[in-house]
Amino acid sequence: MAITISDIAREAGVSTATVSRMMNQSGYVSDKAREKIETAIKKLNYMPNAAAISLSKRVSKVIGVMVPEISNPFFGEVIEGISQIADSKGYAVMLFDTAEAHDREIKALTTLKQQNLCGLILTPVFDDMTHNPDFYEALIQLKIPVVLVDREVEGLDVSGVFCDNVKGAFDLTASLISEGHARIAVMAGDQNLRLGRDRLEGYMKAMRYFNQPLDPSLIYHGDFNRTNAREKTIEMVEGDKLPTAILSCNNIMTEGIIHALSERDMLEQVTIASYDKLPWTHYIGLRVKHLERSALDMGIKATQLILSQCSDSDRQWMNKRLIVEQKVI
Amino acid sequence: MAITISDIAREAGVSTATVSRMMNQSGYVSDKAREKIETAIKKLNYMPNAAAISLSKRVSKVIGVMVPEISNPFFGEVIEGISQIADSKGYAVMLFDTAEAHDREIKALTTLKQQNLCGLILTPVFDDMTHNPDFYEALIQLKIPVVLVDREVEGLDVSGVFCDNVKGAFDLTASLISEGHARIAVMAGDQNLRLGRDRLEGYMKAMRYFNQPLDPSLIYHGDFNRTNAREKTIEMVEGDKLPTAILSCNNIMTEGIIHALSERDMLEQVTIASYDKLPWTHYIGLRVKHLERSALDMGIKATQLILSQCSDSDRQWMNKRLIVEQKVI
DNA sequence: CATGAATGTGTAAGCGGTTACACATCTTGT
DNA sequence: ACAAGATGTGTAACCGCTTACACATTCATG
Repeated sequence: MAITISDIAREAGVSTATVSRMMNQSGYVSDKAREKIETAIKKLNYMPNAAAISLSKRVSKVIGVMVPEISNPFFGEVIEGISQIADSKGYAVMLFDTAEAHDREIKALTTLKQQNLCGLILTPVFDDMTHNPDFYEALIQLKIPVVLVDREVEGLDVSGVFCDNVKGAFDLTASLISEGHARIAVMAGDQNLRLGRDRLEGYMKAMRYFNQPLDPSLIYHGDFNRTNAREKTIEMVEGDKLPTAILSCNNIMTEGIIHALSERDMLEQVTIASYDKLPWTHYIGLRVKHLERSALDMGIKATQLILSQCSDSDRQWMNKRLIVEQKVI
Repeated sequence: MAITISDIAREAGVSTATVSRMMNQSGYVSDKAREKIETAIKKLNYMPNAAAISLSKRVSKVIGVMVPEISNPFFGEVIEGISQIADSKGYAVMLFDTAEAHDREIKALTTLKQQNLCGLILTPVFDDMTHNPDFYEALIQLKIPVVLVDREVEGLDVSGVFCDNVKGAFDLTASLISEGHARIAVMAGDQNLRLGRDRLEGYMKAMRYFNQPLDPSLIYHGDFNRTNAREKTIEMVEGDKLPTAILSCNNIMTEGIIHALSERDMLEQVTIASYDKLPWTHYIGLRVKHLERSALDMGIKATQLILSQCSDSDRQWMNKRLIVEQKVI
């Protein structure tokens, strides 16, 4: 059916080995042979069969990407970055959406395993290895390069692209304090996740650092969930002491907060600071202080990391923790 | 290294052929053999190698997905739907983001070609075959099942999941008219795309149907682009006659329109009707009339279509045009 | 000018599955 | 009791490519 390497070999009057060597730039190939093969490839429009290559080399030029939620614009952007780089290097991207469900995550891993992927870019559902041991055991068993994005996993010695969550939350809080806010509440994220804890810690650290009273009643748990954040915000505004500002630990919760405040017509009375941007707030001139970082860039960096590890046949790479820039805007 | 079918055969005391037959439920396998093989598989935790299967069967359980913009939430949702179904049926998803660039599209196709994908879910950059003939020729050459999503391609005889764009725009416009709007402007999309033309047609059809004056100066071309839509809206409000309502032909442009109106503090004075929802408007209580359809559902349906075609070895399927429901909200 | 290294190429054995074919053993119906 | 089909299994070729190995040239060097 399709054109194979033998067709090219026949057409060029050489052996398949020579064609293969030329395709892989391995071994010696004379200029004469090279030229004849190139002509044959052009003429027959030859495309190597990825499955055959994968089978004999035992790696493919496909990178796996596993994210907990594609519909979250943050991950959309990450994937865009991944896709850009992967494309340009001739790698394909195999996507797994785990929908924040760890059972889907482990299932995806088995599918993934059968595909001889050269590497995996991963944002896990749980960043705690003891919380999802089967998954992490299987992951390690895979023995392929892994690069984490956004969620760091303690004890898993792989590369990753993260941001400094403590610092980010600290900066946001500090920025609020510097504006003279007296009561700053925090809508904390899922405390099972490291970044959830870190961001809360950043808040507390800033409060302490600037000698602000640390009132436990100012800490709300939105669990990175929009509806949840909305409900907690309603509690907040119905309480006796309204905060003058709220630090929201991610963009999704910020939407919930805005929703709640808008309903009560209190948007003007409370300043919002959000981890991660919410582009639409800009369109309606709603000023939301936020921490900006480039998800696109995180995707790009993650892909560069994984590709450098994939091409390092000796598996001698250094695991790198890349920390991306972020700034309060 | 990894466990192969021969290991299982040895462990179970049968031949590889029997193991293979059992894995594929093809041919006869006795209960005794079946049982022994199952035990061996469990014991050794065998996972078939996808590349080997793909090589010998010449198809893989991987479906390709090619979208023009992952960061567009519409496609995020489509992909979520695709991923759900694919996952549950044991198919993997290979993603290609063409970034609305037809050169990336054609490049993706060659990558895709080498992967023996069993099918392709596609939203092309150009829906006009004469506009991008190389791409379409290569696509047809692939001879794999294709399902279009959202953008119909005239002359390409494949299945697809679409919506009735004329009707959608008609209904939105009709809804505005029924509210008594006297001057209804339209922010039209890219007229090179069928759905861009169709939506504009729907607008005009409604205007005519309800005997509204069809003023050409009420037609603006935003080309499905946010910035563009914003600029055109500014022109619009700076003109002498302000429309009382605007029909926006997609959600991205709606954001541009809202941006422009908000800047001028004119959000209250103009009613907006948008093709596709904008979830965030709800959070701030901004009433935007919109046409709702389920991108998730479109993804699900597309995947079901493609999978039914993939498993139909005779290639005897009927091409189906599925039209999804949509309603004005 | 002999000789070892560098260069260039082909043969054939895998990689891990599938499957046509041959061959055996049971069931049936008559 | 026997032919014919149903059932069950193994052998080995093949899918398209890589690569170890053997073998042939050519080149540089003392």
